Amino acid sequence: MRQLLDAGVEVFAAKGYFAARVDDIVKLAKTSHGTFYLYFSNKEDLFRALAAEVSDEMQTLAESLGPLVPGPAGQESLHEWISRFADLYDRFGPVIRAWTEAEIGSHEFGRLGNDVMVRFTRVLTIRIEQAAPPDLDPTIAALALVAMFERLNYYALAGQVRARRDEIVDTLALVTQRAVFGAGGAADAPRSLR
Amino acid sequence: MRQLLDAGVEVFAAKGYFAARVDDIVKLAKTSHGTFYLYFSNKEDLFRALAAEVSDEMQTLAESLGPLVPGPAGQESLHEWISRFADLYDRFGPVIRAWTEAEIGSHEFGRLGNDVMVRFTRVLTIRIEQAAPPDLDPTIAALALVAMFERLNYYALAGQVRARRDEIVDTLALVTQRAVFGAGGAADAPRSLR
Amino acid sequence: MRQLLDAGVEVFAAKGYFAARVDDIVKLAKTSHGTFYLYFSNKEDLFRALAAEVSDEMQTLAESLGPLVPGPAGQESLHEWISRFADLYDRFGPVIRAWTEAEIGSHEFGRLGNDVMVRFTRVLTIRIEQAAPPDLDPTIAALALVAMFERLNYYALAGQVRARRDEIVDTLALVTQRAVFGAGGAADAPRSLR
Amino acid sequence: MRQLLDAGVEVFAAKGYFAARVDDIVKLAKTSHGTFYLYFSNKEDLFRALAAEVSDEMQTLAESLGPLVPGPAGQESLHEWISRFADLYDRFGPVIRAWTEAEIGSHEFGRLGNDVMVRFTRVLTIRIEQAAPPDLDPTIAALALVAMFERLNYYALAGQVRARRDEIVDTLALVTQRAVFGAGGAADAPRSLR
DNA sequence: TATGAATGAGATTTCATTCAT
DNA sequence: AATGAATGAAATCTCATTCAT
Repeated sequence: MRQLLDAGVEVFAAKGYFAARVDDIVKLAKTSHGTFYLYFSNKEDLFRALAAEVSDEMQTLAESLGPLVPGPAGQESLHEWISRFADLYDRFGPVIRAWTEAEIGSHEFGRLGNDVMVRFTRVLTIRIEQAAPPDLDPTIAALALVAMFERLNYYALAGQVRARRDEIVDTLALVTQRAVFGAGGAADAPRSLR
Repeated sequence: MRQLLDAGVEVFAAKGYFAARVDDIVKLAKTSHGTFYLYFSNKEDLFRALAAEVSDEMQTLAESLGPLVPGPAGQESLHEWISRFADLYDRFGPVIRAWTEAEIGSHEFGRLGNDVMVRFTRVLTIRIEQAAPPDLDPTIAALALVAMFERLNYYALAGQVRARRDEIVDTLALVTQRAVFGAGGAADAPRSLR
Repeated sequence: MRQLLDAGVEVFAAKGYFAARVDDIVKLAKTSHGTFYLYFSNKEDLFRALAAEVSDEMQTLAESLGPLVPGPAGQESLHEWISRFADLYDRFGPVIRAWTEAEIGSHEFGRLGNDVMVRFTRVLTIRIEQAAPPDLDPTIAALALVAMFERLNYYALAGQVRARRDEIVDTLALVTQRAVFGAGGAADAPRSLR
Repeated sequence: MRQLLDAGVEVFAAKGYFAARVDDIVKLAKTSHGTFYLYFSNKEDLFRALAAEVSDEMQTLAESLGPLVPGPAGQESLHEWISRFADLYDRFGPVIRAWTEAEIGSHEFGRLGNDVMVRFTRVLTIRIEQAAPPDLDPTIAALALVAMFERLNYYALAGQVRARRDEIVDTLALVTQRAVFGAGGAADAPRSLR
């Protein structure tokens, strides 16, 4: 069963949700069709199990976001959090990708994907409200930033970004910090010492 | 043929690339399977035609981005440009969504999708370089911001965002302006001069 | 489509409902699986179509039963009607057999089969009531006689009866006539002339 | 093993021979697939064992049919015998039903089912010959009456007959008596002497 | 040009049966 | 004796594509 889940991750990663064949999965897991249907009632069922695993890890990560604070300390902790987001995306990105795909036309998956995103957004919204940046709607800004995190990591995973991993995390942390605190709160704060 | 293309947009929007059936498209277009294959050699071919249309419009939009300038004037023109991006997404978002889906496991589509994104990123990269913000890698920042534009509009289109359209555009413009110029260059800067 | 229905009759006859394979039917009809599913959504659907045809013919036959009258004339017309019942059974017996089989565990078919039987029983009940035989419950007697008609023809079709067709019809008519009118009304009435 | 046989009766009753799954049987018997194949070599084998049990009881019942005699006494003993037939059908009807189904396309079962019916028919044939009714072919009449017994009980078991059990037995006995002896020999004859 | 019935390759799914424990 | 996870052959069903009209 673990083998089937693992094979699922790999096949969904390579072919996407729809193009993935049950046959591909069982071949990779070195089992039979019969065994597949012993544990899962169909492809969607296996995917749901995978998605639930991811969803759990995502929830944990979302809740670990601490308060946003200006200056280098805040930048540092934000950097650390985004870095963990990127780690998770590395591991489960293929599933998340397939998820996005499966969402279309499936309310079931739409809700699941939505839940995860909403969780991230909710936490970030609270942190933005606490930081009380001028002129920034906390909810929409949180959505925009979560969208940015997710999509840039997606691009990176898909090999469409020619950049080192830490450069990507740096940039995401910097844009976020600046969006919330303006230049004064971001890493370039030292400039104010000039 | 126009009817087939239009039906294609609708069906791909509703079901995604893989789940869309030729039968759905011809039924919606009120023609026959025979006619479909008269104009397109297969499902992929119709999709490519659709994608090319979108790509053209996207290219035109990308190139219309003017220099990034600090202060209210820059904010204003950025707002206007992002607004047009959102308009385009409203019209072609479904195709772009399906596109992303078809990309997985298809180098053909991967290249197409990549091209469009690269075009946007290239123009924005140049504009960021010209604005020369400290500590911001122009290429990665451009990618991050394009990712944010794309994904937030995607969420909005999918009905996952409870916000007015102009609020979304406002937020995207503000985050972008601040990312490039810091708080001093954003729209709220003038307020400090009051 | 006609070919599929005809092939269906033959395959259901040979193998019964459950053992019949869609593959058997399409091979016999010299078409493809695709064609089968173009006209019918599954095996049950084709069977339903067949059953509806039979049901219609049965209804017509049921309603053609005239009043039961004692003596040779009544015996004659009853004989004629049972003979037509046997003809119908010859033609559609295989479907009726499969029907009986499909009934088990399927309310759908149960109802259909029941309908046909009920129709026969209703008509015969009315005729028995009109003949007003002493001590015979018209409804139950009608059911018993219909059961006998059906089952004996079934046995005959299954090759379990070594008897000429007219001998079978004779016996059924005689038993029916006697059940309703006693010996006095049946074909042996002439005995009373002795 | 007894549990498997009992579970078999229930499952075959509910689903019929073909639709019954070994899994249904072992689940109901609260054992495992392994155990099933320890006692029976396959589904057919279990069914054959069940059928043999039924066949034995049927044989015993068939042989207990005494001579057919006219008048109330004959009517009485016939009534009693048919009543025992109905009892047996109550207990084993489901198996007999499944049997009939399995017969189609299976010579093995065909022979078994045929044997049971033939036994009944043979005994009844002898009794009819002894009663020597005019104009009635003993063999065919016996078949017709056995068909009636079987099928009406089947209908009753399937819940398609709205009648008390003794009304059904009454009617079957009456029709049989009249078929053999005419009205003069049936139970209502004595009434005319009053 | 336009049609749509027909196709069949390939996918999904079921379930009787086996076998290592 | 008993188990039940694993199997795979055989069934069902789908849908992109063709082709005679």
